[in-house]
Formats: sequence, structure tokens, C-alpha cells
Amino acid sequence: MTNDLFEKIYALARAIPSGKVTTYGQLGAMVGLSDMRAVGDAMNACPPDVPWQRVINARGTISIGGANGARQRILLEQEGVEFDENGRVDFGAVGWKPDADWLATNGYKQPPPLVKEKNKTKNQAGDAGGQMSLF
DNA sequence: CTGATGACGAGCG
DNA sequence: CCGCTCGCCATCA
Repeated sequence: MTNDLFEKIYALARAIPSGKVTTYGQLGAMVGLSDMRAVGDAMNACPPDVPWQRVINARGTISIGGANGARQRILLEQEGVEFDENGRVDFGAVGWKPDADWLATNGYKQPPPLVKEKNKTKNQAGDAGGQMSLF
């Protein structure tokens, strides 16, 4: 199967340095995909030389459970990735910032910024401090 | 070949 | 934060 799409995704995943993480949506955007499920499928069938554990969801959490998901967290922690109480990682600290020149040279698109002022998911329970008691 | 499913993401309520 | 729908890629029954 000469799945060009998967090969591109694998090439990107291999470019992720140790201690860094990225998201499925990020990889999908770089290969021009609009359906991020394909990225998940790609990682699910990724060859052993692909650091699949460095690919997590946009919420900064492990998307999968079971032994495979547990192994993912262990591997990331061994690389220096820290998880908070919510089981999330800080993209500002461990988020992968792909080299623009490398992307252009390999024919990839420039992805949107991975981290913003505030993490995605609009309202986060973590910053509950903003709301004081109702009365 | 058709239909269902999945390691996802954005939009809505 | 949770739950649901749609988007539209590959694999499996």
C-alpha cells in the first residue's frame, strides 16, 4: 500500500525530537488533511520506528486507554514530558515547533500555532479561580 | 461494494 | 468540563 498520506504522517512523526509532543490535528494540517481520524489510523498502524507516543490529542491528553495508553505516558515521562493533575501536558513547554524551512523543503504546510494564550477547550475548569462564590 | 468504527477536531448547547 | 454531530481517511465484517 503506497499510502502517501500515511508515509507523510510517519515522516513527520519521526521528526519529532525526544521530550516534545504534537497533536493529531497538527500533523493532519501539515499534510493537508481535514479528517484527523486518518492521522489516528496512521499511528495505529505505524511501523516500530515511529515515535507514536509523541502524538497526542489537541487537549494535551492521552487519547487512548488500556496498556497502550499507559505505555504512552510512561514513555513520554521518560523523555521528560510532565503531566499535570488533569493528565495534560503543557504545550508551551513540550509542544513541538516544526522547523518552517524543513517543512517547506519536504513539501509540508505550515501548521497553525500549537499553543495559544489559553489552552483550547474554551472554558477550562482549571482556572476556576475567576469565578468567586455566587453571593 | 456498502456500512460501521476509530489512537481526532471544531462547533453547539 | 461533558455530550452530541459532522467532516470524510483507512480498515474490517
